Amino acid sequence: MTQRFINNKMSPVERAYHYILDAILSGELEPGMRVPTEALAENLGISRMPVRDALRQLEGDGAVTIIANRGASVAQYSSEEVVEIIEMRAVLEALAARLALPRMSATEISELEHLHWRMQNVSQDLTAWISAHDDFHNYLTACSKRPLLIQQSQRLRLMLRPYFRSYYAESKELEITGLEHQSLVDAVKAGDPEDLERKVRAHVRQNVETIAKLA
Amino acid sequence: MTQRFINNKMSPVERAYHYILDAILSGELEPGMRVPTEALAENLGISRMPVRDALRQLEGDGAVTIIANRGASVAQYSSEEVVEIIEMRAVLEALAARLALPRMSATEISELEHLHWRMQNVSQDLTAWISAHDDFHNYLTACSKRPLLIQQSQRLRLMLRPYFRSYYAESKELEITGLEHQSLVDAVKAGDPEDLERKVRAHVRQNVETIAKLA
DNA sequence: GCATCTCATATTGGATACAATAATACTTGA
DNA sequence: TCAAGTATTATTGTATCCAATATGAGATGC
Repeated sequence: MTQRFINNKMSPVERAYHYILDAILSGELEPGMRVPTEALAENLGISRMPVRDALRQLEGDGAVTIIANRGASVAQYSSEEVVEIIEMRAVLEALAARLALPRMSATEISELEHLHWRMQNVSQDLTAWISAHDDFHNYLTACSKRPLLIQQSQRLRLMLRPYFRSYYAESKELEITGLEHQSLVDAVKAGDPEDLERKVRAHVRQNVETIAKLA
Repeated sequence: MTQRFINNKMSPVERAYHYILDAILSGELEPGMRVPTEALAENLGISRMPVRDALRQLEGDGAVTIIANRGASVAQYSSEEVVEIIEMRAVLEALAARLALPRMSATEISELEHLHWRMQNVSQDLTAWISAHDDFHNYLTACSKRPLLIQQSQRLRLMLRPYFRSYYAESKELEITGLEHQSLVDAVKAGDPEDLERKVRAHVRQNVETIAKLA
């Protein structure tokens, strides 16, 4: 089992939360799979109570689905719902980018460029690329300095993760999307918020078509 | 204490959830107020466990904030965060409206008109007006038939509720916003999705300025 | 008189135990 | 052999109990 980011001084709820989340993000737990409370509790050496608690939090994040008396399973989204999530991500991250641009410092812009560079640098290693890609979008969104907007975007990206994993795995277009991101960096440097908003929205929304081709 | 929508055959978690939520929506519980687990449990004649569970769900909804070892309190948002939420609502509901328009039936359009009429009809009774106003926006959003989008919008509107209550209470511009909504109905009837999206976004976003004037 | 430290109290977090519900296997009748 | 009903098992939901942490009051020293 892979090493998880679990600290010994974390509280049981936190441990359970990150444990399950990491399992979902890593693809170990796939959409639709059941998440039995007891087994997890035993695995972590804690009682079912904090696990239950963590599951409720993950439900709020859209990562798991809980049905009364039938327990939790990894959230499963239909292709229509995946499209829906992408559309939401598109407008929210586009909004974040628009709000971010006017207050971005030179340092932040060069940091964004660095993240883009790193993304292209690991384009051969799928897992690393996904992570770097996430970092890029996370960073641009984070530059908005709007905590709730950042949180929502992260949630949506988290919901999509299991589906994008298989998508990217079968896609050979990593380089092309690399160019896509370059154009975003350019738009940032150009400094027009409205234009950046449109571009980010279109960029994220583009995934709808590519995913549609797969399904 | 006001009558709540609590059915006797509801499970304890559901009872607790709706009990707390209603208390927040009605304004009985104001932002920042603590929500002591034990007192509520006693009030409802159940144990603290289901209350705890309900609180975690409400945390996911953004209605309460839970801090480790310090319990739950009604979520409190700074004016910056309120603006943030409005901006998110604006883009999401605008998106929903755009997606809804092409698939709206004549029946749905006239239902929307009816809701608008009802809104104007109760413009003297603040509580009723807020409820009717919510119904109007909810309905337009719901016409998108996108479950996740609908859920997110509802969450955001819920987060704003406590702040809009005081806003509307001090505002004398109910009639003006009535005209505002008429223009939305007109845009729906015009049938241009892109235009409707812009109008809905502007309409929701408008609250930013009005709220800013108050603070 | 003020700050700080300690102790008491209230409230939350977690574990165990029991009850209720759902899923499954089995039996019984046709 | 199949269907339906029943019983068994597994899993979840709730309650109670104990531990840990935070809060506030009071005492003690400066």
